[in-house]
Formats: sequence, C-alpha cells, structure tokens
Amino acid sequence: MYSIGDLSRRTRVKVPTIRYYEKMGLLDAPERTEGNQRRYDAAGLERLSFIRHARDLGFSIEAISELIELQLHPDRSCQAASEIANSQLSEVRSKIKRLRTLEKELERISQGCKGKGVSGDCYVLASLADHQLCEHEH
Amino acid sequence: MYSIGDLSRRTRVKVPTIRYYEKMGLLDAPERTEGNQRRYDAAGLERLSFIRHARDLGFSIEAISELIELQLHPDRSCQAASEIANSQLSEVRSKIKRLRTLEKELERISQGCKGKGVSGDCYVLASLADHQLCEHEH
DNA sequence: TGTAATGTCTCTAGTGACTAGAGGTTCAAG
DNA sequence: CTTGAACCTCTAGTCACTAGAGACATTACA
Repeated sequence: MYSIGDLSRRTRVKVPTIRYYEKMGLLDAPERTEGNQRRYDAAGLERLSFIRHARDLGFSIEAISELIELQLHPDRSCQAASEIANSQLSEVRSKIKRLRTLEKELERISQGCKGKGVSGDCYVLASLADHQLCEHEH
Repeated sequence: MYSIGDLSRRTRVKVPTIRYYEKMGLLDAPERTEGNQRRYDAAGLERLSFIRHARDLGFSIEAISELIELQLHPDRSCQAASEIANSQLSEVRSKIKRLRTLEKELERISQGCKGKGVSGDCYVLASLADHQLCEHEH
C-alpha cells in the first residue's frame, strides 16, 4: 500500500495534483487509514502513471477520462481512442505551425534591434506598433 | 472619437477584452460621455493595435506592459525591449521543440492503432499505460 | 514511551487571459 | 419619441493546476 507521497515520488506527480485528479474523477477514491489518510494499491499507481503519461503528451483531462473509460472496457471498439489520439496529433501539428510563423516573425523583429539604441528608434517597438512591417500574417 | 465598439471592430479585439486591458493597466482609462460610456481617441486606437499585435505574437500582458513603458520614453535605452523579444523568441523555440517531440510520439502511437480493433488490444491505450513503449523522452 | 519532524487532511483562493451572463442604462436612427 | 442596439458594472467560469492556512496523523529516533 502506498501513501499519497509514495505515489507522488513514484510518478513525479505532485501531491495536490493527485488529489485534484481524484476530485476530477480520473482516479478512484482510494482506501483510507483509520486516521483518514489515502492508501493506494498497485492499480492506483498504474492508473496515475497512465494519466501522467497522457498529460505529458498533452491530452486534456476530459480526453483522458474517455481513454480511461475505454481502458475499463477491453471488449469495446477502440475507434474512439484512435480518434482522440488523432485529434491530439492534429492539434499538436497546428500549434507547431502557428509557432513556426511566430518564430520567423520574432526572428526578424529581434534582428532589427540589438538593444544598443534608444527606444524611440527601436525596431522591436516600431514593428509592434505597425503591423505593416510584418512579413507573415499571424 | 471612437466608442468601445468602434475600437473593437477596427482592431478585432472583443469589447470585454478591451475593458480587461484597461483594468490590467495596458490601456489608459479613456474619456467618458455624460452617460458614462468610453470614448477613445487616435492614441487609444494605436495603443490597442500595439497590444493586439504583441498578443498575436504571444507576448504576455506583463511583457506588453514593459514594452509600452519603453514606448512612452523614447529616450531610454531599448535594451529591455530587445531582451523581451529575444526571450519570447526562445520561449517559442522551446515550445516548438517540445511539440515536435510530442508530434513524433503521437504519430507513432497513432499509427499503432487504426481504431478497427477492440480496446483491450489497442496500441494507443497500451502505449499510454506503459511508458516503456515510447521511443522519445517527453 | 515521549517528542519532534515530517506527512497528510480539507478548504479556500490565486494563476493567465480572457469569456459569459445578469441586470441595468445610454445612445443613435427613424 | 420610441425602439433596439450598444454600452455599463459586477460576478463567476474556463483549464490544470498551485499555494497557503490551520489542523490532524504517522514515523523515526532517544
């Protein structure tokens, strides 16, 4: 049996976060000691590892809920799981795309000013003030 | 003189967001009509365009505050502006880096399951349950 | 067995950058 | 002068936590 702190050390999920996941319904409420402290078994540890891993990959709490639901019913079709993963993938891709546009623009702006001058002549400030100076739409 | 709605249409910043920027100190409180409605001048419009542009580039409200402060003192050194832009650029780059790792991992996971099977055999779920199956650290 | 240190409990509130809604007032067009 | 759109303030909600207060439990060591 693991205390909440044991679980935290093993999964590197912070203690308050574990309690938060319980409240959000991702983790089942575990047994308690006589003194009301949480005690987890191996299944609790596995579940938390699953959640941690999914969060690391950027899945939302809601998506993780659905994935857990599927995990609990090994006989159901896994189409939903596949769809959730695919939609997460395309979200990640569109974020990358947007960030790459920002990167280009920021590079350009940043190169225009090395911080040696006075802010009245600063290309960073001028660029922000005037969208016309931008090369890419963002 | 522009009403808040005029400003909103011209900058594509939503009305409540404009009020929010005012509360956060990014926009000066503008004049009011006798009936207590906001009326902006050209300077207000310019300031909001600046903010909008900076937000589009991902600068935080706090960073924008500092940039505005510099803009108001054209005689000061623009080193801070240059630093803010550079730090924003490196933040964007590190986000891209992380997202590209996630993308690879999600691609791999996603290819392992086309949603045709049953969730007990689902590679998506198996991958999330077992970090060992991952190729990249994330 | 005593005590001190560490761990845990619940609860509330704060984060960032908005967004939504309620309930009321003002403005501009016809 | 009326109508309807736009505006006002205020509170609360979003997401995924994080921080802190104040109280109780457990564990390690003397």
